[in-house]
Amino acid sequence: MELPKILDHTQIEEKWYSHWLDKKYFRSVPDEREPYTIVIPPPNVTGVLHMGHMLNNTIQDVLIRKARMQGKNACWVPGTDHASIATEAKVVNMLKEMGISKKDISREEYMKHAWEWKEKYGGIILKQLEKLGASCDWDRTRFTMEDDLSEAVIDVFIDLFNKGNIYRGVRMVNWDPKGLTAVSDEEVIHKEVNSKLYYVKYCIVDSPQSTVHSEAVDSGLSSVDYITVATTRPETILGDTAVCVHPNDERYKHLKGKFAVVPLINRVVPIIFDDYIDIEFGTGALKVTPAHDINDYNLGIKHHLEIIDILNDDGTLSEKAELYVGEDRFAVRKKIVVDLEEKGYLEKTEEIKNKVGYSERTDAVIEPKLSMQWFVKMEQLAKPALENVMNDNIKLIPDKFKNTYKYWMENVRDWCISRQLWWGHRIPAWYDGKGNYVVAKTEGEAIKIYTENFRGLWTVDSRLTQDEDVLDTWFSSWLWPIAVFDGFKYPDGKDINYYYPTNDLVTAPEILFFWVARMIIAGYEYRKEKPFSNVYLTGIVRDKKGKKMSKQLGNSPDPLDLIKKYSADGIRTGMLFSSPAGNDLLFDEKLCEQGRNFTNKIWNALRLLKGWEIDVEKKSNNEPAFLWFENKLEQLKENLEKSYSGYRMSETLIDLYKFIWDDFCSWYLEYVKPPFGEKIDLVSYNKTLVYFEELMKLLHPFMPFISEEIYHHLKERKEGDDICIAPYPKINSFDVRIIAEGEKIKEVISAIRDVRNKNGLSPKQTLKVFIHTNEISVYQKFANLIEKMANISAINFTSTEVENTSSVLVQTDKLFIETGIALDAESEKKKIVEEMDYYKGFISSVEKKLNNERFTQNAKPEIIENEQKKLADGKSKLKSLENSLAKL
RNA sequence: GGGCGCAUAGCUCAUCUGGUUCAGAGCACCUGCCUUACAAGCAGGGGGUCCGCGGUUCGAACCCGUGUGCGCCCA
Repeated sequence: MELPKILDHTQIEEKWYSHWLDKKYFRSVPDEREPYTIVIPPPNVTGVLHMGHMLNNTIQDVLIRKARMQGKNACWVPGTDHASIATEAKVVNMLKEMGISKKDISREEYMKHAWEWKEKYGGIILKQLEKLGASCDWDRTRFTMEDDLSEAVIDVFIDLFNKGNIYRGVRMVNWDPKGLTAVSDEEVIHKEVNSKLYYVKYCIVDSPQSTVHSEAVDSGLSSVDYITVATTRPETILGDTAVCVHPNDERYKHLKGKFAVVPLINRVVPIIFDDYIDIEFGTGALKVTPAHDINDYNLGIKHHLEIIDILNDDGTLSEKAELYVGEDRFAVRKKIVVDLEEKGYLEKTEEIKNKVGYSERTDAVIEPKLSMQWFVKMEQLAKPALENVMNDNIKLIPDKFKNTYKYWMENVRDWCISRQLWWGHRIPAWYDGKGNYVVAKTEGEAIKIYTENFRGLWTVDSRLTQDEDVLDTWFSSWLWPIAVFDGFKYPDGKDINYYYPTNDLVTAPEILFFWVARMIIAGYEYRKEKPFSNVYLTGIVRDKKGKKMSKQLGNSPDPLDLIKKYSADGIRTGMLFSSPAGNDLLFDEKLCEQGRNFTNKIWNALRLLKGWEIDVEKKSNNEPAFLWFENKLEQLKENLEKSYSGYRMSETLIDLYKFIWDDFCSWYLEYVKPPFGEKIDLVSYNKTLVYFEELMKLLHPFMPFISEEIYHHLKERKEGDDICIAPYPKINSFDVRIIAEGEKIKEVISAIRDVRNKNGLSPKQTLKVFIHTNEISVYQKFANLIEKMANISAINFTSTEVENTSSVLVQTDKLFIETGIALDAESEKKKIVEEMDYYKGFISSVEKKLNNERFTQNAKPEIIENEQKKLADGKSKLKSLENSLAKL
């Protein structure tokens, strides 16, 4: 059968993927083999594949495919995350298009729509992963909001509550006025923006009963004592309950015991003294708004200040503000500045740069807000998680993230886990309307507990209502490695005992704390054991300008288009070519092109092989090539293993790429390739088949499709003999001397080709070459390869200089090449003299080193030996050059 | 403001415990080739004061200090 010049990748991708599925190669059930387990970082159920997923999942697939070939029971668990906020946004949008407002429907109706949305659009991403070749056990696909996983979430909540690790409290939270929910600290992005700093005058009075004369205000406050405070948020003036200055600030010492009057609303507030104040900033006086700033809140607690919350949940001003009620905070900011100015309260305005928090999900400016929320106490829980990363029981790769991790875990703050949404796990807390509550799995249990805890309060008319809020999505994903193996439902189940702890986790450093740290915490809390042994942290995929690739920026190519264009193997290769662990990767489509070209190269190597006709009578004269190649192949395998064990995936792939392209295609195949019109001997043919097959096995984890396709073209295969489950090649010993000989022969061939090239001689013209060497036997061994590859007549050996030839040094040997072209004596001389100068310098530096007693005393013997060899070689080269010079 | 990290060829990155014959790849670039597997290719080539300065060492791209520039995290 004639093989096409270019392989149709889409066709083989579909063919092999469905074949692998049919054969259930990705299916894993516990057995006597050693398990190798990865749980996928569950993508948002709303998600579509982006470049970050491509990178991440390619790495996981490489690891899992290799483990599978190595005979381990490889299990890659896929699934999706219910992603409260993201999904809620999608569903609300969908309802809007249907003309329905969330406010107008019940929670039950809303959830029905949400589930419908999920069934219809959710999980597309998993289908997309198949296109990439991901070898997940799809029978194990999980979803964080499915029944079993939800039950685990609720049970964990109740358990932590009962242990006293979950509490309810008024806390300053990051409020997202657009999403109408609290968000965690990690979901707040601080951006530097240009702001204005407003200097506002507050009148000073002696007692809380004092009032300010309106005429004093109108006259620009010239006749009354006042204090100026600086603020970037003038609208919060309406919630001020104190003015604070530093106790050591000479400017304000006289204000002890006095009061300030809040402009516009004339609220009289105390002047307090606290060393929290930065004397240098602004005027050294701070307006204190406990309800709307975390630092102010802390000051408020310390000095027992009144807390006035002037904002509604949607960011408009509340009744408490007295003025501008119902108007948006940013509109009010503009208005109040005008009003302050008009009334003479505004002293001046300055431009400053400051950091403002934005919601990661909605991009709204975050409002610090006092709110009743649920929290997880983190300090004690975090301890084993910190310890076991620091002692490398769990390894972070690369380990530079240990520092960051340590810092975060040592300064861990309590985790706000309630979210004001409907899509998610509803908090299992029940309230009686009188300020009492209980935590329980069901209403029935809640009533039971309630009647026990609050004896006498329960009457026939009593009702308990469940908390309206749901839990933070991470509160379910932190259980993922346990939950996917039903470790909560069946703590002693077969799956959890077999697969847990898992081996490798591959994820992005951005969620090291969000997710990875919390999984570790949950692992120690609920299994007394780490959830995984290694965490491979990928980089961020950026575009060529260094911008993070994202849908919002529109700078990310569609992965499926890329697959169509460059093949799944091509993309996988492209992603991995430039992505050492933990380093960002600047994505360039050219890399995918390079990957695709590589598949083409391999395909054409196959076409070459399949085009050969075999002559069973013919004897092989390629033994030296086999010997060199076999040793080099073993060395490659060793190097690959080294790179793998250090999780240097990029390096592994590049080594393989170079080996296949250069050593196999450019050298080995050219060595054994029969001259045009001739047949190949059986030994060479079979050896080549074996090498090719082995290389495809090594390549399979990276390029599953092309390797499987080639595997089946190389030989007739029995049913069930697929590369996907073929045994991964074992490393055998090798002789570095044989490899060195082969490499030298390559150098010799290149050197002759170079002379040919520089003299403009055609590759078709056979040249005559004389060689001066101490290793005649090596040349004799490889003679026919050299003659063939460099197109020269039989090699001549010489012990003297050869007249009228171009000479070139290869290691310590000297080649004299008859070019038939007269040499330019002057330029040759110049070249030789330059080279001699270099070697003279080289020799003297080595001699200096060897003559240094401290060196010979301190350096390891093999280093000294090597220096001596360097010296001898250098001298021999210099001598050779001197001879050349003398001849000219 | 606090913490972490980075700086090597035009670009993106290697150099794994300080020691191979002037630091290696890929891309890009230059020269010559449509040579019966592959132009998605072949054969060659040029290109580096390893950010500056100081130190430790027999020996530094690598260790220490310092300066400069850049990135990330936290407040």
